[in-house]
Amino acid sequence: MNKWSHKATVLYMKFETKEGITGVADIMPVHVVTDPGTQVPSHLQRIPIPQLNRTSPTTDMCVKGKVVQKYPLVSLEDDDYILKTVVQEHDHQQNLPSGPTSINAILFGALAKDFSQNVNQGDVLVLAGFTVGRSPTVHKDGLHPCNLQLSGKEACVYVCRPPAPGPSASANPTWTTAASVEAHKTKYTYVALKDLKPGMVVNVYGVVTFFKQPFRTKGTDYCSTLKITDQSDVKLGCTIFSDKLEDHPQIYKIGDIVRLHRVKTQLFNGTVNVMTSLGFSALTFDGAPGSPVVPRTSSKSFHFSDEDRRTVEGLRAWAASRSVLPPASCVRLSSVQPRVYFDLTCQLLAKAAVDTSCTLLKVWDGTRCDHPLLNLAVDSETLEGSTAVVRGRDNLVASVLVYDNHVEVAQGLKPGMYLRIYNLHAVPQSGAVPHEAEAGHLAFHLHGGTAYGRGIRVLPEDSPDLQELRRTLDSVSAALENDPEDSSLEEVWSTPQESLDANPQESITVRTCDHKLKHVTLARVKAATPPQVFHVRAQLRSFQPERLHQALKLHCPKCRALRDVPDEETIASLFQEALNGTEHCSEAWALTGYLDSSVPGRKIALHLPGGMERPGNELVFVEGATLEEMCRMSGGCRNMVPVRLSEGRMALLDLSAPFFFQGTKKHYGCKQCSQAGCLEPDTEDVREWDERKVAEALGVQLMQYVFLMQLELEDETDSVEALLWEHAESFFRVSASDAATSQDAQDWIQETMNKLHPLGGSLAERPWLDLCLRSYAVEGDGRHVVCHQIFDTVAGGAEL
DNA sequence: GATTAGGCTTAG
Repeated sequence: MNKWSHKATVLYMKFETKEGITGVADIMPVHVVTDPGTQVPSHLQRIPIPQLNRTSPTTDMCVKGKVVQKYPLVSLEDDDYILKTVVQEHDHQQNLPSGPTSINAILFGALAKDFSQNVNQGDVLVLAGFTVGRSPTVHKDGLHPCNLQLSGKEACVYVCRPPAPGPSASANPTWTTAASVEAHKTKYTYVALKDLKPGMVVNVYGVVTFFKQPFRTKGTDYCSTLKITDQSDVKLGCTIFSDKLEDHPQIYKIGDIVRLHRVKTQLFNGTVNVMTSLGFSALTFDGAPGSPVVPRTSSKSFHFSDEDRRTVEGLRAWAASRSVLPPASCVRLSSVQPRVYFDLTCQLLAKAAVDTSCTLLKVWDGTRCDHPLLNLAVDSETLEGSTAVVRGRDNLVASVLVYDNHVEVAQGLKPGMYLRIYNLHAVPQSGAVPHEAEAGHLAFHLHGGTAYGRGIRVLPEDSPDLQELRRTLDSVSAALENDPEDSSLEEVWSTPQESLDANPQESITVRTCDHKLKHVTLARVKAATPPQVFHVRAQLRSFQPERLHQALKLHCPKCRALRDVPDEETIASLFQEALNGTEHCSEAWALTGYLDSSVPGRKIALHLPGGMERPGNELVFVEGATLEEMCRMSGGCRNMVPVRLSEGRMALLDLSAPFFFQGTKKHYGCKQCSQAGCLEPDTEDVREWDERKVAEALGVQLMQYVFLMQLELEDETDSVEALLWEHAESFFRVSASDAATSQDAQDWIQETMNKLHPLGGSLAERPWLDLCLRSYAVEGDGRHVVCHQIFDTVAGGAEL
């Protein structure tokens, strides 16, 4: 039972306290030991933390664990102290009983003070002479239902600190100071979010999926709330407390990447989240793949390595490919619709306190709002800054009313600053007298509270998030300066007025094109001669196919053939058909081995091109397997080509079946454009196989996964059938090949369609879509047919 | 003794 029974001798170490006083440990309750095997009393029996309960015997018992959390020393009266720490079961060599592995330990008196000075987070301890009490915080921290209480002269803590290796190890290995332990902690490790358990203090990386700017709490600190995710596909809530705003992560938008050091995990509502702990620090990075990896931090010194750079780039690529991030809701003034909530990146021109709970900000982003903007007049006495730059032009300056908790932030703003205002509400002025003329004019409200991330962030002038805004403002300011009457400015601001006012609905899609076109009615679209480009605002009456998996097709880029993705049953029967006879291929270019199949007597042949001389070559030709066997094998060995024997030679299966299995991905070839016949692949120079290289080596024309849907659009004038085809992937922000294998991607598309076309919703409840349409003519039955296709449009406005 | 908040629209 006792793991440390080698020697009964207890060696008491000299140690140095932080004050530099050298003392002798045998009169102090915290003992620093280098070898617990010889230096911890052998009569102590170790009890695993999960096994502890209120009735556990404590005499001659001990607990061994790692300090995962150390709280500050609390001074009481009369030189008395108290200190809390969290200890996690450490290095147990037997199977642990189930139960919480982390426990609170409360230390009293001199032991608390001594512990505070001599024990660091990460140290491994042996605790003895404790009593077991009920933990009053079990529901809050999710740790062990008991706690350990250490007081009086029985209580004792051994700190196990093996001498540090290497040249910087202490010259006197019998004692170790806190400083020399720290010196060896230069390498940080990061825990995957799925591996977090309550009671740990960890470092994590993640992509931000939700955030609130720091806001004042009822306590002494500001609080930031964020949600992050990583490749392990877990979402983690993070709560950052700090009274210093600069210590909070500087998050500008969803998709930013954060690195958090020293956060502690805890259980809340049955899930793990993290919170700042002692020594917390944060770095933030832009989330765009390819942008410079420059951390945003106020810290003067921080650890940042090539590995960190790779981690950031990995998270960027992962987030971009997965389209798992909720869409950003950044909107320019020119495309703000009444009643939407949106994020505005802008420059502050002027501000004025309205009353104690409201401040007015005058901002612009260089674009002109489609809808008339309310121009809230302010006494020039109270107005700080000026809106003169717009020279009387209408609808360039937005009035933003900032309420309640945001007033404090607004007070610190100076005209000229660049801001991002989150969850701004576009509120049409009601039509009541005496301002009848301004009915419908938009004012922007930043409501009180922090729901949906409401808040204001000052963006640094050199921020990449500002480049576009600054370019626009520069060109508009210059144009206004030179010729305030220049009508070409209309082009810059765009002036689509026609149908908008008649139809002031918010939009659930966003156009990404650069056209400065007015919106037109669907009746106009139908009457126009192709080819043309239109901007329309319409509702979705219906769409085809309703079963969304049927919207996924295979497309040959060469002959433009389009076919359905075969279902599992069809593929399985093609594999079944290929299981003919017991004879197997034998090709000079491949080494052949055999596996037993699920059916006695049937063998699966594995043909390895280049044989054993090419151990790095991962392309395997598989013969005699069912679809199920194939899928099982390709899960482990990534690159597999199913083959069969045909006229004595190795050949591909019917190209209705996938010709290449890459993990869970299946790749198809075009029947029309691929070379049939026996296989003699040239595998010589290929080190890494992908679907293109395999297709090339096998003479197969690769087919692409694509989306094809037909949407029936309608407005008050007409209806038009429009295809989602060439720009369908960017419309959904999901690649078709991802949709072929990822349930998440499929769910995302389903959700998107549900939002565009709510089930059972009446026409009035259906959202409006702002779309860029192209018309074109195609030959059909010897005559021209006009088609419409949706281009440059992304689903997911501020509402999605 | 270990604070705060713990996203999920104001209602101006």
